[in-house]
Amino acid sequence: MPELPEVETTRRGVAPYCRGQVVQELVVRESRLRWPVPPQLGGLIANQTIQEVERRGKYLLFRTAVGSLLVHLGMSGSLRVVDSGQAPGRHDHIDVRMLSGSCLRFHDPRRFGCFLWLEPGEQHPLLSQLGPEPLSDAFDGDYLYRLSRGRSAPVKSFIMDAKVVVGVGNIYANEVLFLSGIHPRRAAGRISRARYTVLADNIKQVLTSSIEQGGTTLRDFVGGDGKPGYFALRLYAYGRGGEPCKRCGGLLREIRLGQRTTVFCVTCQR
DNA sequence: CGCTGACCCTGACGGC
DNA sequence: TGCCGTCAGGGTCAGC
Repeated sequence: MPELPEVETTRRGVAPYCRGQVVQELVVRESRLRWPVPPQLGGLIANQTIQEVERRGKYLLFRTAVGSLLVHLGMSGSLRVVDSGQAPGRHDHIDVRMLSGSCLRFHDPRRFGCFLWLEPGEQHPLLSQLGPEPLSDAFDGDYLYRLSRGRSAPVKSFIMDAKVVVGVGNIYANEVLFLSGIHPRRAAGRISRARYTVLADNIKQVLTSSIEQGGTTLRDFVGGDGKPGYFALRLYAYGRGGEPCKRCGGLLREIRLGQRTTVFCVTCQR
């Protein structure tokens, strides 16, 4: 489920139940995630106080004095807060039980997510390669323009590359390219600075409004099913292959780009 | 170095 | 009803 707004919404939803709380124990029912959950993880985090819940790209960091729990939700993962007494269901792989009686429960049918440990000051290879946050000042049209020179990969693959910028997943890549009038297969290196400025602005705008809308569904993370669901994002392209373009009425085309379904309007996107 | 495709895994869904 | 292929919002990695 997670695109960046979902991850940020998750962070905001669980943080009040984690911040300042002491971890009683980690219960790992299934350790076979994207990478095996380190056997020593429980011992490392037990009795530690979670000082803060941070986000870097689509990674969540639960910071303690002796290191950080690094969590990724993969494709199907979710975190929610439940009472420690509540029985786990299918695919509820990990519990972070707090002394307070609250429990952070990790659910992930496809097991593409991960639970790892980060020593203080350690530069984890998963994080050190990441590009700028899309909502930061470091990310703008000039940045995209400069980085893309000489690149022949499709612009959609380019903006979905976490080394370029974090947090632009398949849904938002489709939407943002539609809004910007850019053909998803256009070579990244052959797009003007002006068009990259439009694209970067659209990325910021769409992600920002999705995060804002996520805030209104926060209660779903606590005690509920842990699914934020789709935000009330008005979809122009994603999932609309074969349907009429909301701008010109022509039929949207669907192709596959880097194993990802890609939808666009041949008329409005060049 | 940049790019492409295989792969990780389960579940839902459509066609037969 | 079952079986089969395809697809799903993540990312890494090998090989060219």
